[in-house]
Amino acid sequence: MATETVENYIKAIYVLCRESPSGEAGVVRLAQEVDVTKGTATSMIKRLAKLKLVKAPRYSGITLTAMGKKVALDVLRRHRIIETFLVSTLNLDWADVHEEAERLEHALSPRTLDRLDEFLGRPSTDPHGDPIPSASGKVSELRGKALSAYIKGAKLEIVRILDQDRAFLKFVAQSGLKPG
Amino acid sequence: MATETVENYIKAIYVLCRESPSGEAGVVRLAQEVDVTKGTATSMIKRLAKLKLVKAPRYSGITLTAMGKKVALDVLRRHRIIETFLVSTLNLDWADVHEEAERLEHALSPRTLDRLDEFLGRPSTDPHGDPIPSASGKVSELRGKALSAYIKGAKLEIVRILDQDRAFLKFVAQSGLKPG
DNA sequence: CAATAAAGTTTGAGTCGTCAAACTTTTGTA
DNA sequence: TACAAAAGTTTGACGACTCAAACTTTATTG
Repeated sequence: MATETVENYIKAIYVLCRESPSGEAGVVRLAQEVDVTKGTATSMIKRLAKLKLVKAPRYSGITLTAMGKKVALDVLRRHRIIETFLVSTLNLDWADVHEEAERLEHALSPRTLDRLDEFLGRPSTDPHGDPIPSASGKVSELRGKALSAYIKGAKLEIVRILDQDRAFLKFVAQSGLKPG
Repeated sequence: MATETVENYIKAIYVLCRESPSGEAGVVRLAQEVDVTKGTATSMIKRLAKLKLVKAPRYSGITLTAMGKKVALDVLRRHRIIETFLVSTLNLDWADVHEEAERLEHALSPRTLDRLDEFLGRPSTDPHGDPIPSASGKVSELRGKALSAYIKGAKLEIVRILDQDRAFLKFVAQSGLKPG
């Protein structure tokens, strides 16, 4: 089983690859994301490559292997189910929940995760509107477009909120905006 | 904050001190409990002593300091609240829950713990009948005596089950025995 | 009470994850 | 195109945690 640190790197790489137009992650951004120096990130990438979780040609972009993607979706599934639980069952603040899930996601056995999922009624998205990958590793395609793609005055439904920054989420929550 | 490993040692020492008539823990038993070699345990004890969490005179018994006890009760509180949740809300098997809580107990913020406690209705004991320490660090005194103290045929109520061994718990559960 | 078993300690080494700082390659642009 | 800035890599070191194996102290018991 991948260590907690490894899981965090993989998850970050997954997210960065989604965000980037090239579909590849870079060392500097990755280092930011997991909060280490770029040297540390580089050496970790080497370990991940040895574990066959990423492809990373020297001085070039990082991509996940099939195995890496599997790990990423697994972590993401755990993360999003936990967030859902924290918000909908424990009534924790929608904006605070990310960091908490960040820690809990590494401590949940498959059995417990499934029970939790069942308890929550097998939700398909988390409180931010992000899709929850299925146990078999499938993610439903993303609906919606960026807010900036719309003109002022247009009527629309919020589907998801990408930015995970606490201050921003706090602002959004206080404005009474949420998915749905 | 104490690291996860440190918390585990402290918890184990607490439990061993309870069990032992002398009120002190030994290196060999401790090493067994946290599943390391005795050399490793010894060097960890030194670190704990430096952190002022334990008192451990050379070649003699280990005891917790006031600070150490505080840490132990805190971990135990988290552990037992989680166990309660896993059994009473997620309907996980009473016997399987210990290991799961073992991992989760280190990943729960005070805020989330309190919400969970509230959600559960502020229980006073966990599924094994062990008392849950209060947030301020108090444990209610233990009721009951060892089963072996009774004669055959006596009528009695099970209050708690000390042995945490999976196989034993499984046996007990299958016999239809539980606290209450 | 002497021998030996058990408990406890020390030493030397290894892995994981990290940093700072020097270094190399790539990229953007004057 | 040349060169500075940005991106990426390497090196040497460290702290936390671990092991195996040699060693010392304490306890047991014949």
